[in-house]
Amino acid sequence: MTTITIEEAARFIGKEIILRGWVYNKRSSGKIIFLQIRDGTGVVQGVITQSDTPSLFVTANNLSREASVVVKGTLQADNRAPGGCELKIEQIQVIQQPSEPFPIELKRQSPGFLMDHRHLWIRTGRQVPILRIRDSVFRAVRDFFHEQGFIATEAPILTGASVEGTTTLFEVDYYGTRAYLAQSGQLYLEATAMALGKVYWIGPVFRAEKSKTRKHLTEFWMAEAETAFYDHGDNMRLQEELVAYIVETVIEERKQELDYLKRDTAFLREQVSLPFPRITYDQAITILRDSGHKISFGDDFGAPQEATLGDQFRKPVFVEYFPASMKPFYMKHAPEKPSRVLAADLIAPEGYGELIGGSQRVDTLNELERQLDEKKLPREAYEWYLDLRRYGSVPHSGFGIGIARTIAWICGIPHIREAIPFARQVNRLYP
RNA sequence: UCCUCGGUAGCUCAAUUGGCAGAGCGCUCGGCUGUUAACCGAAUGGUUGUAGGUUCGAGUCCUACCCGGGGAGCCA
Repeated sequence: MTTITIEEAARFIGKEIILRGWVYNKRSSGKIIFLQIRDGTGVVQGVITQSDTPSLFVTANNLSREASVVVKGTLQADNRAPGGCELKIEQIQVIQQPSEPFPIELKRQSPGFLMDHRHLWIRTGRQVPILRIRDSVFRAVRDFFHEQGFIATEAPILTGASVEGTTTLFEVDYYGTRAYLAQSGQLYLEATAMALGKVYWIGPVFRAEKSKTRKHLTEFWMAEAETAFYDHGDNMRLQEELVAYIVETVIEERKQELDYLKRDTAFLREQVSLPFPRITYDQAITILRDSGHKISFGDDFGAPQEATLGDQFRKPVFVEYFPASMKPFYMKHAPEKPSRVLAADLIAPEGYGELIGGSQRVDTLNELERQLDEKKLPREAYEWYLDLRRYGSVPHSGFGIGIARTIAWICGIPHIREAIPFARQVNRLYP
């Protein structure tokens, strides 16, 4: 007898099999009981009638939601069952019967309550499909970079200096001196790119911003890439290919999950047809003003502005050539227009915000020193980074993509907290 | 940090002008042989976020604080 997972069930119709999982729900009608069994790969309906197996009927009747069970039975096609297939249960081994009612109900509950019970919430409803899509996104990122000849590497989480200033860093005690949780792996990736050529990493980064929005986490996972000899244009091409690859992979691997989430895959696919539109910061300002936004030159885009840009193009859109004053020190200024940087943000459609921030990096010592001074950053802390410009510096570019935002967009879910197993937010550190 | 809405049973919410604190769901019990968040019946369930104040009387009005939702700013 074969032990199978629920996602394999269709291939075992007519066969006797074993399933290991949890009771997702129980419905009964007199002398017949329907057990919805879940196992992480899906949910299948089991059926038990009193007349066939009286003692089994008693066992099943006593089970409550989330009881862990091993069930043996025969799979049969049945249009009356959700999914068109059900398990005629012949034997149940109860691993554990919950001592208390399962707190997560199948009806609507408030976000605060659900987040307090996140460790249990993830078992239910759309949480499982979302987390399975998350798995595909991570794998797609790794496959893409591997296929493109990139080397996976790592950046430290504990750092002594910040990338973009010190206001948004989590501080930790490091043997009596101050250390910070990394808000980006970028600077270290630049060093690694000078060693290996094309590198990427996927890792957690930390921002101590007090943002309380549907797009922010204080700890989130970012995939960052850094490529030697890539210019700004190469960089954007790499980014759009990555995004398209991720979406195509999810559509291919997680059709069922997207269907569960009622996400229109044709629409998604349309959104990632290449190339993505590119507009300059100046053009974006014009578009936004024409749409009635009050925005001054030099302002960054807020959520409403990003939503407008998303609506305008109905695709991810690159906004490039930002004023240098509003961007960090490591971005290379455009040779033809030094007040602008060779940087681009990729704005997601449907109001999901900025997916990617990327730029060509400063590659000469003089320019880098000047920009550190301009941003009033201490050179000493960046000596090792300056070294990269002293020893065989080359043009290079890189970017970082927020994984959870990408997942939220692909899934079409309203809030980023569901796009990560355990969200860390400004007022949430538990569970 | 700011704006805004909210906090009443385990959950989701009612409660008229300040006048007996209620319903649905869940759990428990009973009924029902094809349920689809099953349904029907019964029972259970309360320090109304905390502290103070006004009042004959406060879930309701006032003050402070705590907690949560949504948003802004900042960001990916």
